[in-house]
Parts: sequence; C-alpha cells; structure tokens
Amino acid sequence: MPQTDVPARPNGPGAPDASNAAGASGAHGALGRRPGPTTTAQAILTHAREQFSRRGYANTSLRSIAEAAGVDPALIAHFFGSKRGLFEAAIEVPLSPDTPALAEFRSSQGDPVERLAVMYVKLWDTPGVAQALSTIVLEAAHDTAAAKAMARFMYTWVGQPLVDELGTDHPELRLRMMVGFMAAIALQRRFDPESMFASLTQEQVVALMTPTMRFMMTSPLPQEFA
Amino acid sequence: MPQTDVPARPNGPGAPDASNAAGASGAHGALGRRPGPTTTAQAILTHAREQFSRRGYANTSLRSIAEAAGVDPALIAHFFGSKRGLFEAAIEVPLSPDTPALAEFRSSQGDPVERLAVMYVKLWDTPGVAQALSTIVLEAAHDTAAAKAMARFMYTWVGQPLVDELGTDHPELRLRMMVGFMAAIALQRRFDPESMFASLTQEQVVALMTPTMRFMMTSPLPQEFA
DNA sequence: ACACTATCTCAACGCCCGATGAATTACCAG
DNA sequence: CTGGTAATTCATCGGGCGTTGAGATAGTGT
Repeated sequence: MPQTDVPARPNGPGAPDASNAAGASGAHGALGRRPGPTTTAQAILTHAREQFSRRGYANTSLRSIAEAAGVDPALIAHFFGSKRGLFEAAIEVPLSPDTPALAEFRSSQGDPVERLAVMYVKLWDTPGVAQALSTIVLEAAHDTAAAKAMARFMYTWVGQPLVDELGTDHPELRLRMMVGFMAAIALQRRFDPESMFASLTQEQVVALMTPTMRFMMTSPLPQEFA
Repeated sequence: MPQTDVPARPNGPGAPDASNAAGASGAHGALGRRPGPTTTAQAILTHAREQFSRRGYANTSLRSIAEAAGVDPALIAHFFGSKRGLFEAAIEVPLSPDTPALAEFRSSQGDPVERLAVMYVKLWDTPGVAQALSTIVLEAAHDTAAAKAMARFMYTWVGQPLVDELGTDHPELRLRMMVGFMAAIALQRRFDPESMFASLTQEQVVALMTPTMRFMMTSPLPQEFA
C-alpha cells in the first residue's frame, strides 16, 4: 500500500552531462526519457485508483495524480488519452480467474455462501481491487461507466459462481440485495475507521456477514414474488 | 418533483418602466429586488438538493443551481455564504417529529421492524428528504460533514426509536448492518431505473426488506461477539 | 414620506483545471 | 553507428469555477 508523498523514482544512474544551459530558470526535472525500464503507466494507474477512490473522480485532478506518481501531467494524456480514459482504466477491476482468492473459492468445499464471504473479504483487502471497487461503487450512482462496471463485477465474479452452485429462485433479486449489503459493509470498513467493522478481523467479518447472506439467498420470498 | 429547465419566475406584473439605458448590451434580467414575497432561498435549496444528489457535490456548479432556480449565482453567496454553506444546508434532512411517516411509525402497532420499513420507504419517497439522504450517503465516504449527518440521521430517526422498542444485544453493530442494507436498496431504487427495485411498489419493497431486517436485528450473533 | 434594510443583478477577478504541441532524451532494430 | 520510435518535460492556452463589490430596486418601520 504505497502511501508515500515522495515521487520514488526507480533509480537514476549518473547525471549524463550537465549541458543543460537553461538560463536562470530553476531546474525542475530532468528532460527527456528516463533511463531504465518503464513502469510509469502502472504507477500512474495505481495512484489514480487510490486518489479516485479516496476523493472521488471530480475532486481528483490529473496534476495531483501526476505529482503522486512523480511524473509530468502531460504523461497521463500520453498513456491514457484523457482524464476519462484514465478513469475507465482505473475502474477495470484487476482480477483474473487465477487470482488467489477466486481460485480458492472454486477449489474449496463447504457452504458456498461462507466461501463467497471469505473470497469477498479477501478481495477487498487486495490492493488495486479495493480501490477499483470503491471507486466503482461510489461513482455508480452518477456515472454510467461505473454502473456498468459494477453490474459486470457482480455477475461475473459473484453471481455466476454462486448461483451456479446454489440454484435458487429469483437469483437477480436476491443477488442485488446481497451485493448491496456486502458493499455497504466493505465501504464502512474502508472509509469509516471509527466504525466497529474496521477493527474486526477478516474472520470476524465473515462470521458476521455469512448468516445474513445465507438468509437473503435462501429464505423463501413473500408470496407476491411468484 | 420539479424537473423543468425553465426558471419559472413567480410572476412579473408589468414592466415598471424601461428607463434602463444599458447601451447595446442585451437585457438579461430585471435589476433590483423582485416584487412580491420572497421564496428564493427555498428555491435555491430545493434545486441544490436535487443537483447535489444527482451529480454529486464536486460536479455541481453554483451557476447551474442558480440557473435552475432562475436566479443570479451571487444570490447563493448572499443567502448561504459559500458553496460549502449551501451544501451543509442541503444535507440537513428536512424532518421534524411530526413528519407524517415518523408520526405514523410512533402511533402504529405491530412488528416494529415492519413499521420501520414502512416509515423508511415513505421517507425515501418524500421530496427533499430523498435528495438530502442520497447526497449524504453518496458523499459520506469523502466528506466529514456528510458522514456526521449520516450518523445523526441513523441514530436519531432509525436507531433510537427501534432499539428502544426492540431491546436487542449489540445494537450498534446490528444497526449499522441494517442501515447499510436499507441504504443500498434505497439507492438502487433511486438511481438505477433498470433495477427491479425501481419498479416495485412501496408495499412490495417493504415485504421484501422486512424479513432480512428482522433477521439482522434479532438472530443470535456468532460466539466471538460476546 | 423618508430612511433603512433586505433582496437582486451585473461585471469582473483570480485560480485551477484538462488539454495540446514542441522540444529533449533514451531505447532498440538494422 | 545510425535512424526511428517511445517516453518524458515544459510552456501555454482557453474555459469554467467560486467569490467579491458595487449599484439598483423593493419592502418596512416610524
């Protein structure tokens, strides 16, 4: 969890030559391409996720992201096209089928709801994932792209696996209730350090969430939902 | 639910006199104080609530609020001091003990959880209240004042009445779970018109929420929560 | 009717933002 | 070594924002 304000350049071997006769202006940063391998796009993306999730899209400036990444703002346009482009990259949840928490859900046995809770709590403690999910949830009300990303995440990584194994009626209705509940707890855990949720261990959170999640997915619905 | 883009001035009797020799510039709006009673501060507040809730604080400009209210932006500074001042007025939930939905909760009988659900759904369909609550919930992650407003609302209008009558263990833990769940449903109902929640009647939503809410408030917690 | 105050518009200032284009340096294939 | 391409900084532009102060008009108490 990189929380430094310092640019943290990778290296900087030796000043090649100080032939930069830039008059009386103060020297800001070295001109031209940096030596060594290029990790800048990733650094930008990481800090963008962090800042978007902490302050929201509209309150985050490209300048502050660039500063945190130790880079000129124009580089963002170079790599991501625009602020919007960077945002859409940032809300792409960095998950693949072999992400540990996901693989573990698939390979483990027992109550699928409890296994889902375990997976979910681990995902929210994964760097990158937590920021992307926070941003998605918090912007979803105002932002179409975020809303779509949320639906995609919900079906792909939560709904599909669980419903396949559980086979319940009204899967979408139940899923929406359960995911809303889970998101509410995850957000309180992340953004309200005074909240009791923040001081619970992963295991305690799982133990707390699981019964309610199971109730939502399995208890019979009222008659009017035929 | 005023959704017009038109200013909708209250009246405008007759042009008093066209002695405004303003050169060649186009005449914008009449100078000086308007005739008739003053409702401007309320109009500003109403449109501010609507826009803050729909687009978020940072994405809403004073100019657009003023335009929707049919008023000059400087008037906002006059009545509310600053954008921040307007925001803090906007997240003040317009409720008093004799608001119908609240009074009805107190005077009615039966399962307190179901009565709470009824009250809550009605509150979220009350103009002004819905906008204020949406804004509070959506900004709470980034904004201290909103977070405090959320806690205040939760304890004053939900927790206190319910726990008094229910008398359960770990009231805060249970309350936070339940309120998170309720907020998640209310937000989906308001901001995702494609969601199935949006097309349910108030009664159906109540029937859907109540069992889960009751489960959260009454089911025994796992052992580790002594 | 007269002064005082509250309401309202207008014009403008300074600031910060996102975006652009040119110039500079490093990497890499031949 | 050489030419092309990618990465990086810098300076700058135009625009929208929140805020301010001055001036005009309407209400109000005496």
